[in-house]
Amino acid sequence: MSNQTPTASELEILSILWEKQPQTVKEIHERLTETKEVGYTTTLKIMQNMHAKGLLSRELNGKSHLYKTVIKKEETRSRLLDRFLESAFSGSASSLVMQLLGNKKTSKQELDEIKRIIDQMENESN
Amino acid sequence: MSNQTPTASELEILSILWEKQPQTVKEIHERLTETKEVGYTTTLKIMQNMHAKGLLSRELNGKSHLYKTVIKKEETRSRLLDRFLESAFSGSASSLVMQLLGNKKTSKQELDEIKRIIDQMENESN
DNA sequence: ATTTTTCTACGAAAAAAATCGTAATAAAAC
DNA sequence: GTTTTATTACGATTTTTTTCGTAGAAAAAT
Repeated sequence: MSNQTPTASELEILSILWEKQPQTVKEIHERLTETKEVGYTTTLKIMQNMHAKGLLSRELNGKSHLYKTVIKKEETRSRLLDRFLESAFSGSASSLVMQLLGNKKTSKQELDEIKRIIDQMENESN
Repeated sequence: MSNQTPTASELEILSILWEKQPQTVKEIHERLTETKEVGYTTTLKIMQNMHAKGLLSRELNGKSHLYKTVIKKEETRSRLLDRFLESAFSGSASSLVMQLLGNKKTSKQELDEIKRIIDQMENESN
């Protein structure tokens, strides 16, 4: 199917793969352990599950498998964002943006970038 | 503690309460069943759990309880947004906004509102 | 050619969340 | 004063996700 929303752990793995594809379980696992402790077989199992669910495709490469994402980053993000917008902000995009911009963690650089995007969209739609 | 992030079901209940407080389990349950099927005791149990976790406070009102949120809407949203931004957009606020604005579901009205917010922020910081 | 390492597969356990049934009780309705 | 209704509490079950141990097999190292 592949049109399901990934869980938090699955999303971590997808994010690593979107940066670079394909990768082995070992490589993914090494990336994961940079930020948290997790057993190798745990990573393996989650990736096998993802494969079974159709979230990842894989290809035999010698003894090991090379994994790739099936769903595109933008598509997944869009779906996750829709869901999040609905559940956490009752569907109000402007509330979300307001919260985002009001947040101290949004840097000046990010703000400028966002303004640039808005300007660009204004020009496109005119 | 109350400084935990609510689960999806808990968030639904919080959202209903943020609109109007306090409310009884019955009222919340009626609102929930407008959009999905769920047993009364399920709603009750989740709200009891939330009370135990410190997400909700309650007060006896005759035979039933009146529930209120302990955490503020903005605070919760901010926390959820931080987490979501990190996990789904690798912390890039501008990517999130771009995705949001590119999304067909964001209405013209929302877009205008967002532009207004940005303008406002520009003026504030000058 | 053994030993060690690298991988996979499988299954099971643990944890977290959601769901619901049943029993108890108090209030309300009759 | 019984019956019905509303509500809670509690415990159990189910579902989903995460986690890991163990066994087996291929490859690499010795």
